[in-house]
Amino acid sequence: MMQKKVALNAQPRSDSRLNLLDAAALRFCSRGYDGTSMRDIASDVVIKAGSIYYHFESKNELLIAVHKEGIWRITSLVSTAIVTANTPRDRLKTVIISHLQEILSGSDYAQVVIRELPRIDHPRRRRLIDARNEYELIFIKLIKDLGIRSEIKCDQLRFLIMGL
Amino acid sequence: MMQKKVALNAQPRSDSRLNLLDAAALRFCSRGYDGTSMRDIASDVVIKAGSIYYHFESKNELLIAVHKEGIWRITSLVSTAIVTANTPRDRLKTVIISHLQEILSGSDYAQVVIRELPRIDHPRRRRLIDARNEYELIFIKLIKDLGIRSEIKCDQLRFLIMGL
DNA sequence: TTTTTTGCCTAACAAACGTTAGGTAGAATT
DNA sequence: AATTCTACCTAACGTTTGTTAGGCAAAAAA
Repeated sequence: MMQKKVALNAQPRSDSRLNLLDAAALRFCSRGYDGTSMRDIASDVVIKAGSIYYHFESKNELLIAVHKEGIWRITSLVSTAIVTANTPRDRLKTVIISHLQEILSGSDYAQVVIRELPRIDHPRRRRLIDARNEYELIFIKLIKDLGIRSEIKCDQLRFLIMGL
Repeated sequence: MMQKKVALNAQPRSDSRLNLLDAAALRFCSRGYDGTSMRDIASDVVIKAGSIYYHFESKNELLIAVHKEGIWRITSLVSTAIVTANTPRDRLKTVIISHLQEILSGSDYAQVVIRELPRIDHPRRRRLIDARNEYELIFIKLIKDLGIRSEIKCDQLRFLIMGL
């Protein structure tokens, strides 16, 4: 029950988990985490609130899943953009552009990632910080490839990019 | 009861209404409107939740009061800054500076004004839009004094300033 | 065909929520 | 001295909240 015995052929028989994620992202984005009830999300995908717990073990875990999905999306977007450029400089440029595009596009997932961090309870927060750090690693590497000597300037540049 | 028979010498015998406003602003700012309970705010000023209703008739009205106070603060701040400059250009400059200073200072009131608008229920929202429009009037006048011919550019300039 | 698993439902739970009615000690007013 | 007003309290109300236990039909696996 709940825990999937994931073999190599693991495939969800329905896409309702993803629908739930979408609905949650939309609601968290427009009404906020605290302003959204499980019954709200459930009714959006036309199920009852209790049924959500078949897919996610708590409301907080649902928020975390949305957050993870958000980071995964921007990561894969940036990762595919990175191969279209050749020089280190162009790579950083295209990556920054696609990074900003996703954030400013108004994607529900991206908005949740940006704005709902404090609503996640402390114990579980670490995992998300880790996911974010992994994303930042892409930028760290790209900046290093730029060949700037000063280490301080590298950090400043990264903070500048992220700070948007 | 509740409604004060305000004569000309109206003076609150205690400052607990303002303390409530401060506490509410702080909590709304850090935890959000929906993430804050009346009991939270009450315990901050060391009273019981029910007692809040002596000063404010609902939670939503409390948010509105915080919002109004926020607009009043930035208005008076900008209004006192306006007289220190002489030319229209300098006036606009100093006003923009003090406007940004208040917003970026991280004042709880300013943050609430910016971020918690959607949490106010529609009927009462109009009043706040009015208060905001009155504040914007300051900028409209200042921009007009600048003597720019194109009306479109004036609006663009105002939107740019506000959009920070 | 029998058994197991999937994906949902119903119905309830305790806790937390905004809000109200009624009371009360002390200060201010008359 | 008697009255009124202020600024709170207690104790509850009805609702909404996140969450759980148990059940059940249809699909998949055996």
